[in-house]
Amino acid sequence: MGNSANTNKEKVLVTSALPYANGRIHLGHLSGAYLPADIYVRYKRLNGDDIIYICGSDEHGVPITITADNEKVSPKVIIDRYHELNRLAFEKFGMSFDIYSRTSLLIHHETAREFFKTYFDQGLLVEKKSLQFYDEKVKMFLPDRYVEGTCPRCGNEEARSDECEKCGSLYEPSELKNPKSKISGETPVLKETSHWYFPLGKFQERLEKYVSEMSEKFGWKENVLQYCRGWFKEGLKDRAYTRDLDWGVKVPVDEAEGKVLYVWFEAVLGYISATKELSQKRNEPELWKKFWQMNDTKYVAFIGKDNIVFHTIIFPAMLMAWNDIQSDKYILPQNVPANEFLNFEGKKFSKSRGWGVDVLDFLDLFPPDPLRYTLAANLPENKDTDFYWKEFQSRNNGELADILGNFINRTFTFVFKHFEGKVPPLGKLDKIDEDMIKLIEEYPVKVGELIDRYKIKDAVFEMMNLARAGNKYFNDSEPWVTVKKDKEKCATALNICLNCIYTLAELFEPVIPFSTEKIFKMLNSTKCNWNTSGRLNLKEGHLLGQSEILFTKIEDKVIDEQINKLGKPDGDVKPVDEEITIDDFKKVKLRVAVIKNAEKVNKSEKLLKLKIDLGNEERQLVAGIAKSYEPEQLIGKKVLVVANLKPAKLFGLDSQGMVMAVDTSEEGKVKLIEIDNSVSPGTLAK
RNA sequence: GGCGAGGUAGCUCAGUAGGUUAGAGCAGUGGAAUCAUAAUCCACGUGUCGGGGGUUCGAAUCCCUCCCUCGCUACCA
Repeated sequence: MGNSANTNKEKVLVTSALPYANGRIHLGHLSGAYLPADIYVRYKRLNGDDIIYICGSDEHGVPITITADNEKVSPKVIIDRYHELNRLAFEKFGMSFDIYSRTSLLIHHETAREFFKTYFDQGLLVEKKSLQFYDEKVKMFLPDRYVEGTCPRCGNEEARSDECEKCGSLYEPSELKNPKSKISGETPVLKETSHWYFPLGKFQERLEKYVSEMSEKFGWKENVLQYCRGWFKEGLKDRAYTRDLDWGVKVPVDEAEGKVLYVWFEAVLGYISATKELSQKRNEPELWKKFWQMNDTKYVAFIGKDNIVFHTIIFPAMLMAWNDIQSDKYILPQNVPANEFLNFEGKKFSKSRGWGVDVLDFLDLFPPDPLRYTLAANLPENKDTDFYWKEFQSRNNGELADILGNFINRTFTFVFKHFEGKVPPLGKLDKIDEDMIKLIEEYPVKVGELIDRYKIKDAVFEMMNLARAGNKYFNDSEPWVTVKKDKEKCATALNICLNCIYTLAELFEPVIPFSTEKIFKMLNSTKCNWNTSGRLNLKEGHLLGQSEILFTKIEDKVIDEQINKLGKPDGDVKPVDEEITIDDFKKVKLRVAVIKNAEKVNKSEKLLKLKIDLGNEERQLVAGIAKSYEPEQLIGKKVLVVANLKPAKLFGLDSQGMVMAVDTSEEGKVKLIEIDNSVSPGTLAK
């Protein structure tokens, strides 16, 4: 019954996905990989386990260089900015990382190169030479999906550089006709390059065994297994380990000038290098090995669902490959409790659409604990869930303030009024008292088991249930009656209530640490080992501290204000638009057209086939507006059309031009630019 | 169109080794109480468990089929 101290301590290594230093983190990130991990870690610490919690910024890869180019600064500026912002956001939110490192540090580059070199020297990596398109304007090799042209087999004009998805044929980039860079629009040139590939396929059998064994032993989540099965079913293929790019970890081979390690084969190693950094900081050189290279370590990797393949397949494969060759062997993740996604008021987070809220902005408005509690009570453990402002308000007001806060407040007020702020003596116990004492004692066990099984949502629900039980016990004991008739009985009830609060403080510490710290202070006490927290630890006569209101209510108008802000992109996301000259603009011929006819394009979700009248000619045009308009409502509308756009084929249909439309706050939906009825078709816009 | 997930009370959801009257929180209605941040506690649900078909003595839970929603993906010139 949880009355023995923790005798078999676990050695636990916990990591949370490294956030990408190319933007601010928002509430969805917290729900996916950070808050559940923090709750788990804080619980484990209270439980007396030997645990470290590792995280840091992922600072390489193409998107960061693109942001840097757009702002005309170096990538270093970008990563420094977001590393610092996200570190601060985590700190304010109460994340208890043992270290928040970053992959731009030398120790990480060295670690990543060491892995590559090990594979390379053993001949594990497969070198493949190929001709790749190179964009001379932006001076970079173009990934396949950034090039398009005409398929040499079927004539499809939107083929990628190495395959055509229309006819399914594969070919060499040199065969592609009329290649265009999707980045600059220029015609790229072919340049020979070579890359090393990691032979994932060789590891498939062992990976499948690894996943099924771990899952069987440690109960992996169903959603994680589903993703793995999908990848295994498709068959694992060789994956390029290097990229032609100058931002990242340089490939440690002479002939690899201008190449870096592909960020996904390098970022996951950030967990290891961050632990090495922690080792240095603590001046315990063996610390990282104790966690990473001794097989009594339980390694748990918290991530969001988009990251599953990297943590259940690629990272384990890399570690296996290392272990095959080296004498110091790494342990593999024992569990990867990936969460699904948190949406925001019914739709997914989108910074550009102003949908959602980032962590720093949120914490400027509200304290961290109500957010931690609301997110924790609604984690996307089994499926996507939503953050609703109204729910946030109701969890804060109805649960934290009314149930938990008020229970604590009514107890303290009573004890100060009638017992001089000291823990009253425990007298003769009636059945109701014995039942309550027993109930309190059961909670740490029950909640602990749930957290151990990563059922954090359920654990949080149980925590609040103890507060509910506290209120019920208070009501049923009627101390406001017994204080006059039977002071001993009254004292007993308050003693038990105070001890219930002590247990609540311990149970809630992983979820709302800022508030529980206050509760411990009010109790003039400190946290204890988890397993002893359900007992009657506060003794008769113990002097209590100053009491305070823990959670203030949030007014409707504060919440309404936030709801009203939704869908309005905030001012600080200004895309930096490239300047053009008036002559550039004059190349574009925008003309007014009347829509004569509109019909759906077969088998397409977004496309409509339009017949338009440009005054002196009729044209067919294919537009991606099917999600926004029904064909019937379009007929007769006067719209603006790019008249001199090079014709294209879409779904086999000719499209001569493009209708102008603007984005809306609703994803995938647009609004046509409509022209006043008095303007005649064919009129040029300027 | 391809792949994946999901459709259970007004709302948010739990519930699969198939089995007595299908659950919780919130909201709503009624009541008790007054120590407390007008906070608490108790009582109250005629829900086609998305539709249809099937397997079974018995299905929300297994199979088939259809409908709808969401995500990724293709198409958005």
